[in-house]
Amino acid sequence: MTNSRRGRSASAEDVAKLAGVSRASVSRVFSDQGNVARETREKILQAANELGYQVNFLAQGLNRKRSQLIGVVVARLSDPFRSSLLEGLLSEIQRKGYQALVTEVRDANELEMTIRRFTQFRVSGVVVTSGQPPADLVKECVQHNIPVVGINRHMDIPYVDFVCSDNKMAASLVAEQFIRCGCKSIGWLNYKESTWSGINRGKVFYQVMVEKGACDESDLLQITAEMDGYEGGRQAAHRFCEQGKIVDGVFCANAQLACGFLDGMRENGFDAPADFHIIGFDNTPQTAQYSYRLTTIHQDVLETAKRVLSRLEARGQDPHIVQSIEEIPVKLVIRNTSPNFEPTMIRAK
Amino acid sequence: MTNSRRGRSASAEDVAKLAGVSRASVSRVFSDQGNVARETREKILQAANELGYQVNFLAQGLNRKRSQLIGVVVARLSDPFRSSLLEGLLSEIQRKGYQALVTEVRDANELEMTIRRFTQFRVSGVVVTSGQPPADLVKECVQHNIPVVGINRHMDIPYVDFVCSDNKMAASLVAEQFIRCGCKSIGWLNYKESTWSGINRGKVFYQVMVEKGACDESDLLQITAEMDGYEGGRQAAHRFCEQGKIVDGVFCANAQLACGFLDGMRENGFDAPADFHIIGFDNTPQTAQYSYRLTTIHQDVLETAKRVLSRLEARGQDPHIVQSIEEIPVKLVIRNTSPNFEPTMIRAK
DNA sequence: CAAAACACTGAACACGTGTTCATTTTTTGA
DNA sequence: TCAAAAAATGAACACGTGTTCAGTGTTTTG
Repeated sequence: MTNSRRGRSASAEDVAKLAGVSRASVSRVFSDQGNVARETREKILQAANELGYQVNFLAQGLNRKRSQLIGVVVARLSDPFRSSLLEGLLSEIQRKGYQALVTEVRDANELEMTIRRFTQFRVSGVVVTSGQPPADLVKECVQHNIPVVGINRHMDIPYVDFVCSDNKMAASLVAEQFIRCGCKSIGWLNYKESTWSGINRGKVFYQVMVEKGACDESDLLQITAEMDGYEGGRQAAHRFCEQGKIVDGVFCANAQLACGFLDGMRENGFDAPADFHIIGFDNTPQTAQYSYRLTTIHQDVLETAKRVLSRLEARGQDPHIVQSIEEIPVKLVIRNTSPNFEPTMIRAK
Repeated sequence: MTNSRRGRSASAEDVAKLAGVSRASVSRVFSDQGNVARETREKILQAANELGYQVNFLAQGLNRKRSQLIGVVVARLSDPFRSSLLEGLLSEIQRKGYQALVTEVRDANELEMTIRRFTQFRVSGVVVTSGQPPADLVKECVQHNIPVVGINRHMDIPYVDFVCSDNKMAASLVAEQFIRCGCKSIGWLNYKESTWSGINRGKVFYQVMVEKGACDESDLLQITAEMDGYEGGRQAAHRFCEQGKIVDGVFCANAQLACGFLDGMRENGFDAPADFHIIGFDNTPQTAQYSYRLTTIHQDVLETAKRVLSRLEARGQDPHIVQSIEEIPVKLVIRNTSPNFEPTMIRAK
């Protein structure tokens, strides 16, 4: 009786009627726009409270031609780093008053369908955490004035911004650590069909190593995993040992590979840091655990998320600003698998 | 020129004009409702294709009083099981043609705000993967005819359905395994301020153990972790050893606690299965890895997700069906920390 | 062959909001 | 005190869809 006629939720019309004002004023109060006298505002708020009124976001979005939704494209959430990145994004999206529309995507075709559906919801922005945004789809977004931001990759697509962990900085930190520890023959472990960021990390790492004179071309050993993830790293280690190869230090494209490789080496009787140093990427919780204590590059997901939203809002304001590519600083977290040993202590075995 | 006037996306009106029919027919084609001649349908589809027309979901939802969104409440995605559960839900939600509106929630207050926002988007359903749905908020959903389903808990809220892993079955499987292995003094490890499902698992486990005569009251040892997650389990193990206690077999409320406890015991010189058996809950990827090889209860997240959506749709059709509480069968995955040993092999040390 | 059933179409309304524009009321400045 | 400026208000339109209802032409039925 006191509220919502016939189960339907109250509309601004109902509130206006009860408060004895026009619907326009109600709209003004709830969209915080235009002027409204303090007295009538209070009347309206009280009536709204009594009726349990809440703005209908669908109608609001229809009118404004823009919803307060943000589309997020994710993939392989089973990877701990991916899920922690999503966690950061969600946190920041909500803090800014938006709502996340999350879609998991497997192949490029699904990505196309997904982004198309995002536009149908008139999202305020699209965040692509994985996979390469197809050029024509992005063009469609630009036509609709929907900002697009990609994470941990950068490419030359006009009007699409990118936020990426600073792979060059990561490479430098790792190279310096290896040099400091006296590592001579260095390995780079990556998945055969890696992501853009994986490939880029390897490329930059190689450049930096040569730059610093830490190794000749022949010294940098490419270790290729046939599978991704923990199991891929482990099998790579087994193959590595079978072939009788040897390394001082290994840098891995991600945490999963690193843990797997370390365990695989252990199964073959080698351990870090006694026999070799190993450094991972992505400071996932697992790498900190007792069984691993992995020295690792730490990506700041919260800072990443903040930059992403900041870019979205900037381009939402003015769609024609120049493309921005931001690099987020990383840290080297020193743990057991590459401690601050004296050079002489390495290869003690 | 060929499409969308002035950057605005094409509307059904535009399509109708180009195809030389009324807007009503366009709507009929795209909502797959009512009759429309094959010939005109084709004209319309061609015109739509030419203009790149796509239904505006906001307008559609406004009219239908229901969007094709489904609200998902999550918490602590850093827990691998939580993220794999979300993965399953996303997959199923998309397969059914919906879109997931994901919100991470920390305290009960946030949960309230969140569900309220869900109703503002006129979602087709709400999935609560964590936290207790506040009774009055749920009442609000029921008033709006929005179905609500909770996961891994069940409570007596009218018109709210629950889907829960079969904790009784899990307890039986574990109890039988411990009995088969000749374990005598059993421990139950849980976080001090555990979730509903954690507490329930412990309660049911205790019941089953007594039922089967596997242990007296005095034999079941409650091990309480002061923190949640890996570190909590590890510290619990240290305290446990300090107090000089001893157990045959330990059952853990979740995988994180289990891994932590195992590592903690290892730091104290005890290992499984040589010194004790340990069985975890949630078959997360980590538990399968070389360093753990944890025997564990496996929850079927995909089946859970399927049931959830099935319940959502059922109650969407008829809001007044009786409350349904479904139990999803679980499996015991035998690995190294509680293998199929002969009874005599246990406690060999 | 008339009548009834059927397939198809378009005009008009409803959904709930934001916003413009003209109008009324209040405040300001001398 | 009065003109001018500022603030507050309400009527009306637009956003893009689904759906009802009446109307037209076409096929089936008895």
